[in-house]
Amino acid sequence: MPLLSNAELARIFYEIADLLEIKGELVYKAVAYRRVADAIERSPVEVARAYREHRPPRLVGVGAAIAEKLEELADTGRLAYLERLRGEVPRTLLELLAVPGVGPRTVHTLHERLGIADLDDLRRAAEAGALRSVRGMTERTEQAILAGIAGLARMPTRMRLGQAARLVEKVAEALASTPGLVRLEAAGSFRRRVPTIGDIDLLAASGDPRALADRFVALASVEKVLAHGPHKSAVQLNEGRQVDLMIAPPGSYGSFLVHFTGSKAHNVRLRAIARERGWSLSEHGFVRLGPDGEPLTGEAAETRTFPDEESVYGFLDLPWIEPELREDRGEIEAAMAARGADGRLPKDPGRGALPTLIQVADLRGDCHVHSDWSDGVHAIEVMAEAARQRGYSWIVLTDHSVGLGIARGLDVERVLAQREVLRALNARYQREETEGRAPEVTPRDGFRVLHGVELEIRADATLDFDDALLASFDVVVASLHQGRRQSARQLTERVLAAIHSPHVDIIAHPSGRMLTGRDELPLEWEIVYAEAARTGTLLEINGSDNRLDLDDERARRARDMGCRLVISSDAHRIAELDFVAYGVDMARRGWIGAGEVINTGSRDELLAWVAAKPDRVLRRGAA
DNA sequence: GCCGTTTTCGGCCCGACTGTTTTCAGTCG
Repeated sequence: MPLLSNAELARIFYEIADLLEIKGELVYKAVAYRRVADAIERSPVEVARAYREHRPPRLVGVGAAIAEKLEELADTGRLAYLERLRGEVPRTLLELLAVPGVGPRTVHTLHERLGIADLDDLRRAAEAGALRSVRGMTERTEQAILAGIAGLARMPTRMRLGQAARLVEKVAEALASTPGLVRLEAAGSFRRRVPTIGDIDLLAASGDPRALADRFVALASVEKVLAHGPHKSAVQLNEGRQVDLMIAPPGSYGSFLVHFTGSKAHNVRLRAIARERGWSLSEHGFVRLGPDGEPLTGEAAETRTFPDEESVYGFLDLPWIEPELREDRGEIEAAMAARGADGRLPKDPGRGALPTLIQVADLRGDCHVHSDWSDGVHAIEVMAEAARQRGYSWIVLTDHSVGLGIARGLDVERVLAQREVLRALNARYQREETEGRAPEVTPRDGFRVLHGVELEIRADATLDFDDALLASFDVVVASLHQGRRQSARQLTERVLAAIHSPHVDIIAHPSGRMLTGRDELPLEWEIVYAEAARTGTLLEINGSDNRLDLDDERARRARDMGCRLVISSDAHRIAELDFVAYGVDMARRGWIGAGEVINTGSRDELLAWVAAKPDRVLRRGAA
């Protein structure tokens, strides 16, 4: 019986929650199941395996009833309770929840009253004007539902970070000159740098909210106005994306920003802390609660508002928490560690157990860059010059090896020819540095292009070049593009073959995922991390906004297992050198500091690390 | 369904917007 993954378990509990809600059960029952689904999804342990081995982890929200269900799922992969629910509530009803404006209560009513069981039924009923027979529904409701169903078909998938960034910039620019505007920025999952973004949440502070909201809904790119109020408006742009605009008074901007940055799980924790201390927290700030747990009114009423986030966290005796960490993955506990023995934040508070996160400015080079020698767009000198202008101390040129024919991979002769080009280029850099003609940003140790390769790990687990040639590169980056359909065992063996080579220094985009529709490879991750850590093989956080691989959680786990990481752009053109910023985003979401990433060090440090690999591999036998 | 320096019941995070409800429920984030 194959083991269910945490993601699969979470899906099951989310489905139970939806089914219960449609059934009309107590909403808190559904809430309880969703909370557990959340907890499982973010759990670092394999929940099903742990249950099967009779050492269930402590998960918040799991009581006797749900523990029993987890046991059943772990042992049999099935759940009688879910199957019974599915029998009572047609599964196709769940699809109706995707229609905007249709929630569980509406689905319940439509099913009870009109026998509507799927999207087709709903469309036919709306077209026939049958919905208005239900209390609370009119012809307008029918039109809205039809429009919603039509919209589902051309619903765009989630945005990549890069797409979201362009959209934010566009809207912000169009609103920038609005009278009264004090401040405007993106909050939500975009600010937390989640790999993919559903819709954009903008937060503004303005002296004239009405004017700002009016301007927002009248933007040329707006197709449809979804909501239009003085505090909150929402639009759908013509490319299908939704943008929400919240408008805060400047004096309470801090709590608004916390609230709309989320995550929801993080906010729930903050509100619980506030409540323990006798305050209710919302986007508007803190409201004093009476002994009955209700806000005090009249004379006794008391509120606290803050213009910045630091003060909001400070009021709860917490240091400010970076947006990237706000996922309730331990950041609250880490922040609480900054409190003194009296439970208060000291005068000059430290960061508690919060990590000092890496920043883009910490990077001193890029270990994964292509040129027009393989599938890149720009010439070597052009890529190199762009990198030099960024103030880097090096790039590693990593054109593909011959096995990746589709990318015009280099054979031995072209590798050697390319090396001559680099020799001449580096000689030129050295002359310029000696003569003081190098760009001002050039670091003290100068700028060099190191010779590397993106080495194909072949389908039969052999490497594309022989050891002698591999040994002649400064840095070898190995990756796997072909034979993706093999079993987890085979794929893992191929990655391990690269890790165990004394010449392979970096595993690039280890999971092989593409956010635009290519799933992760099913690797045996714990083994990969352990062997990478033992041999000192670096694991890449690929910053291409379509890859983001390793992602935040894998990077964190790898680091915890002792791996060192490298953040690379995988640039195929000069503009893509900026992709490292998204890689840094993933690292920050993974609680990673500059010291755990090799390309924050000097060129010498990188080369020394690489040179030591054969020893580390050899030590294997001795261990 | 879960949980308890508000523990075995009665809560469960909080508020804006919409539509049609003449006082509020449903949806959404």
